[in-house]
Amino acid sequence: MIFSKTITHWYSINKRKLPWRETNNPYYIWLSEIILQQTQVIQGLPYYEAFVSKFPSVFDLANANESDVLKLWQGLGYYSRARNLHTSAKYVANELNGVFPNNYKDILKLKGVGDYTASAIASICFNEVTAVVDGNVYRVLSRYFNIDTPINSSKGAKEFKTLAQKLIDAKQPAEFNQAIMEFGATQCKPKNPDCSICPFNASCLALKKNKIGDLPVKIKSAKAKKKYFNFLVFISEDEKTIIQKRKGKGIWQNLYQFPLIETDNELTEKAFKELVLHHDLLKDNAFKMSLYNKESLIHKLSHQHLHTKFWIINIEKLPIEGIPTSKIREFAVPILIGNFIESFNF
DNA sequence: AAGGCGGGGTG
DNA sequence: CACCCAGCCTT
Repeated sequence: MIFSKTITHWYSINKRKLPWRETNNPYYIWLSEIILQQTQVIQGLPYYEAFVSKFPSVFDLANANESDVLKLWQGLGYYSRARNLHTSAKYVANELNGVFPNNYKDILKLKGVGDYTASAIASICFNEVTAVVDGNVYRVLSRYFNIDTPINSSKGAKEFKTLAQKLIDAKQPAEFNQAIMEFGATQCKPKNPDCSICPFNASCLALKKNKIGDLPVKIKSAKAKKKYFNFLVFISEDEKTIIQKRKGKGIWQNLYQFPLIETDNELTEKAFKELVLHHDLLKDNAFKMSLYNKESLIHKLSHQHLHTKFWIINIEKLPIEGIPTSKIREFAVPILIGNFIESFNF
């Protein structure tokens, strides 16, 4: 009880003014929660504004094409969020007549909504007493109670959810949930929090035991793998280029890219030119090829490091159907491609 | 339980 | 360089 009183009081004084805090409309809250998954507020904010502006209702989102949704999501990453968002919008609009589900259990059925997001929406929009556990909550609770169970283990997930559920203020679940997350984001920060001004500095066990820097405990993930990407940037005499939609399971599903040749290691310019002679798009045609970036561009994802080269291929006529280079900005592309397009100035 | 999935920011 | 972010899904 003391914990919830302290944290909600802290929140009443220190909360940031954010657009999704001005509404209880579940469509907007859902939108904000999906955008903010694994994403800092400062990064997600402009995307939230853009989505609200372009898709003011769940019907607008449901009626859009996936390509338009992905285009608006471009640059935010974790694109399955956008695809699932669209799928769920169609479900709410068409199967539920536009009425958003109003309880944890039913909200959880939406694609792309897990325990955290269902709890957030159910509490914020419908006052359901269900505790959120996100990265902030893990940090705050592990420190305050000096718990060293790894947060990314199934044991940790259960343990922290149970604890949060015990602490939540049943009279104001929405305030409590938002308070503990905001507290974790701006006061109980990952690195070098200023505990001298913390309202819990007399009761926090990690502070007492000098373990702030050691908590929360997280099982380390594997190091990123290196990959070697070569993009073929065709330019024909009638100013067209080739882009292709990524299929399959990997990164950037359903986004567009230039034709890609992936190699097992970094090839010399000479070796790559040899290799490319046998490529389907080039083998029967005359062309001139030059390397755009002499040094590989290293695009870092959390699980892959992409060593990337862009090869400019001047050719009289495209070997397959292409698009005018002037239209290329209409397609959703990974930011790696987007940055090239801006730099190359098509 | 473990791994895949983005991009930006901090220390 | 490692680590983090209003996590979720698949295997």
